[in-house]
Amino acid sequence: MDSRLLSGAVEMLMLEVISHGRTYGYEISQTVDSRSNGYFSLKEGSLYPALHRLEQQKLVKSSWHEVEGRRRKYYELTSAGIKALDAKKQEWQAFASGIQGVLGDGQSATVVPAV
Amino acid sequence: MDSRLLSGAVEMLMLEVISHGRTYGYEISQTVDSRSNGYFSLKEGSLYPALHRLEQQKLVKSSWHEVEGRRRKYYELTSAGIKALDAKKQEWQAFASGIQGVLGDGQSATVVPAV
DNA sequence: CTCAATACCTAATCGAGCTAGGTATAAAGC
DNA sequence: GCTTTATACCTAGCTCGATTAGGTATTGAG
Repeated sequence: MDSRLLSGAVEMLMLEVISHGRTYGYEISQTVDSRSNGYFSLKEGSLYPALHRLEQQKLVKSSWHEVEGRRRKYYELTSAGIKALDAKKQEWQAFASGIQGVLGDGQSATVVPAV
Repeated sequence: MDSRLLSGAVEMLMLEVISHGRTYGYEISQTVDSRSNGYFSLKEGSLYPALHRLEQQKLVKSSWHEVEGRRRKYYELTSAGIKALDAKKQEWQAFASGIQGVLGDGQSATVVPAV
């Protein structure tokens, strides 16, 4: 799929997944992948920098934990993160219906008659 | 609005507008603007380079015309452009339902992949 | 002992939207 | 006449973020 489309929604998706409970980068990418039936794939080069941006914006906070011999950086939403997720979801709805509005009354593509 | 969201859909929107009939850059931006109730605004710095990309990909073709003392570069879809628009619309539908799937109930999304 | 999966990270590249300029004509206001 | 606004096109440079393609380290399976 066109990564350009996804790029506007990556942070919303990540916040959404984190909102379901404390989780970590690798699991987030697996979750997004499986919940979209493999349609979305968050590459590591997008995922980790995005997590760092979210943390810098104080929308998430992190803590290292050792589980089953693996060090993981767990993330959870801050209260600002909860609000931001809500705002992003609303923005997404507005955006999606805006697109439908432009696509909407248009039928399928047709050939343009000559001038 | 977040231009990042829009960035994946710019070319689809432009192709869609052009599919309604021969038109030109300035009018395309006005149309997108008005059809989305001002929600989307295609800046000139995005619009014109995008038109040139579409033309280079042979999805549109252009011709200069003088109308009411104004020179305009009119665009229309090629047959490849018609197909591309159709594909982009399907991809958009798949993408949007994929997002809904992740946002929605947390169950797997039913995504119809674009051909 | 090697390979795959798990789990994190980042430097370099690249694509595309935005800013902020430019040119030019027509119409409306003063 | 002169200026401003709208129309109509263009592009160089900036910036942001996704991808590519590497790196480190541990665990478990073959």
